Amino acid sequence: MNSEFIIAVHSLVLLAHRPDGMASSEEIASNVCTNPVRVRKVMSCLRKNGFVDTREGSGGGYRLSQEPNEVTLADIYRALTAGSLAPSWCSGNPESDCLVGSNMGEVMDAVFCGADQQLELYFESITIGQMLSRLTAKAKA
Amino acid sequence: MNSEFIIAVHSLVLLAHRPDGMASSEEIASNVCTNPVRVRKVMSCLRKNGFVDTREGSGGGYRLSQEPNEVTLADIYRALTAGSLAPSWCSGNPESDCLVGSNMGEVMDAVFCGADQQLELYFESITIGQMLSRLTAKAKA
DNA sequence: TACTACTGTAATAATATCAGTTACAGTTAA
DNA sequence: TTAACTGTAACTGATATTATTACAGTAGTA
Repeated sequence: MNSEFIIAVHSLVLLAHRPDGMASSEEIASNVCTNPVRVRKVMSCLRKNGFVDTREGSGGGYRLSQEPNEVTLADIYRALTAGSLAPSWCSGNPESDCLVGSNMGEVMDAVFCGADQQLELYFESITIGQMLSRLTAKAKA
Repeated sequence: MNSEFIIAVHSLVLLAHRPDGMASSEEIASNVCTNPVRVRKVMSCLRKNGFVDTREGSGGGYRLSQEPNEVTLADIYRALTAGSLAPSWCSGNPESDCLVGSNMGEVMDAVFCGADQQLELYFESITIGQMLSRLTAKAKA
């Protein structure tokens, strides 16, 4: 799993938590514990997918452009991590004259594709708003 | 996802496909397209978990010790890959005085733990025997 | 017994991936 | 015009992954 997914989710939750709904890459980076450039790269992608609005220039930053309860982790997953389950490493060799060796690559791909869908289904059930609720619940405990 | 999982599945399917149910690390490695040492390491783990029997010495190798239709990918996943979904990278910082930054690590862990279970559930539905069926189906097509 | 063909495992090297940093152009508010 | 931002590219360093080498232990067989 890509850690950019984590950064994206964390960033959106942080924006949802802010009273004014805004934060700069530096503020986000310090909260997430990474560097601003990495945050900007992720946010840039989120902007292209319509999850946030960007304001460049002084006093700028990022702002949620959707309701926290309408954005699911699956949306984020699809936007920047989908298909990452299967390792780049590939088993077997299509040229092989063995039934197993020659077809395992494709069959394994199909297995991972299914796994990815399963994962997406799970992420579908969690929204940014819920993440925020879980955080406050945790903080109270 | 760990590529050892792929090697393990591929190896077991290959064993299931062999008429005599046996193969050496070198034979498996050539079929999988990797090197024998890697295969031996994975198989060693599968042996410790009761999936295969080993015979050392001349003429030795590996043999399935369970019915192909009774071994699921989830069994293999649990044995050598479970919990690999969450990236080692961790978001936030427990020392932070922000609600979000201080608790995100834990909440995210819980999310990934759930994702892992979901994945396991999916793998539960696929057996080594089914993998072999898929391969033969693919070969016919 | 000696030889050959295996497994088991550690250590190392080569390579690929990931994360952090620096640099700088473009944008906007004051 | 300056200061505070985003957007990107390029580079560096760290970490993880895969392959290789080496060798001890085991078992079948001549």
